[in-house]
Amino acid sequence: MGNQEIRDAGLKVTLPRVKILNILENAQPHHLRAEDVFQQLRESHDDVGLATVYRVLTQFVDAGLVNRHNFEGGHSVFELDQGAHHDHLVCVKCGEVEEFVDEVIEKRQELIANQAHFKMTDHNLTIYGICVKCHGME
Amino acid sequence: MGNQEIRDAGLKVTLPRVKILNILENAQPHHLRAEDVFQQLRESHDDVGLATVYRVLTQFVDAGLVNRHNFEGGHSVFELDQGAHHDHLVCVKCGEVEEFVDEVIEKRQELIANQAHFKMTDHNLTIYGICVKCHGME
DNA sequence: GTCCGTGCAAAGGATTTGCATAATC
DNA sequence: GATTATGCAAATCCTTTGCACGGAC
Repeated sequence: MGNQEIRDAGLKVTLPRVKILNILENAQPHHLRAEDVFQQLRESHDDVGLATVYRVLTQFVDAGLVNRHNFEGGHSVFELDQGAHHDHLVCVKCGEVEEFVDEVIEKRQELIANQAHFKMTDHNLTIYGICVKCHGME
Repeated sequence: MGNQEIRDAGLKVTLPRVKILNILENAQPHHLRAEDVFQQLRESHDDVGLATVYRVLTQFVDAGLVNRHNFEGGHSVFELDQGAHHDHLVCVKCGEVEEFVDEVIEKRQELIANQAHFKMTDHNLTIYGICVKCHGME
């Protein structure tokens, strides 16, 4: 279970933390807003305050369990850190998010960071577009 | 002058719009927060309300004159659209932004969008890191 | 029992909006 | 002169914080 991951992060194993980690692990799509997590908790009658959702998500991010992204739209989205880095395709119509990995781009990014004498800490490639489903609906 | 660009956008040529466009054209670095624009206006004694700054920037974005980015940090930055697409290197320490273009990555992105059957509308690559200046200060 | 975690409500920052006034065309 | 812009203040959205209570270890 994920309980060990919580403990390893130096956090007490509490109901809200376990539930939230669970939601993130089973999330389909992987990317959720704090509000989404909050709603899912509510639906399963595990009432957790929105403030706690934010606090726990932030703690998970600090612990490296979760990643936080700021796509367009004025809100953050959170996803479980699956180890492997990946980038995103976001549909500007329906908000659907797909993931992809491209080694060529990964390598290239390192090269660019080095040339600019930046010590790269993170990178984020997002392609915005219209997905197949929304395509016909124009 | 840029007055024609404003007119072409279907907007009346007003002092706030001219001043703001001017600030963006001469901005060094290119990327400014709404608050930065607001301050620069204040410094040149052209007092414009912050609400107007936001309104004008949004209108410029809609008109394609300006691009808006949401890097980490909970606020948007605006930059003049210089025609040529480019990506960003952002220093996580001092917030400095550098620009770059990489054809290999550009091509690769198109390929990926096509494979996923996304009609690409935009894309955004941001590399976060620590710049040379902040490097020694660790 | 101590310390950390939670809920609630209030605070906070960035951005938007409503409305009366003032400017452009 | 009609229409579109602006300024100000209030409103809104997302997120964080303060504080008293409750739960984990």
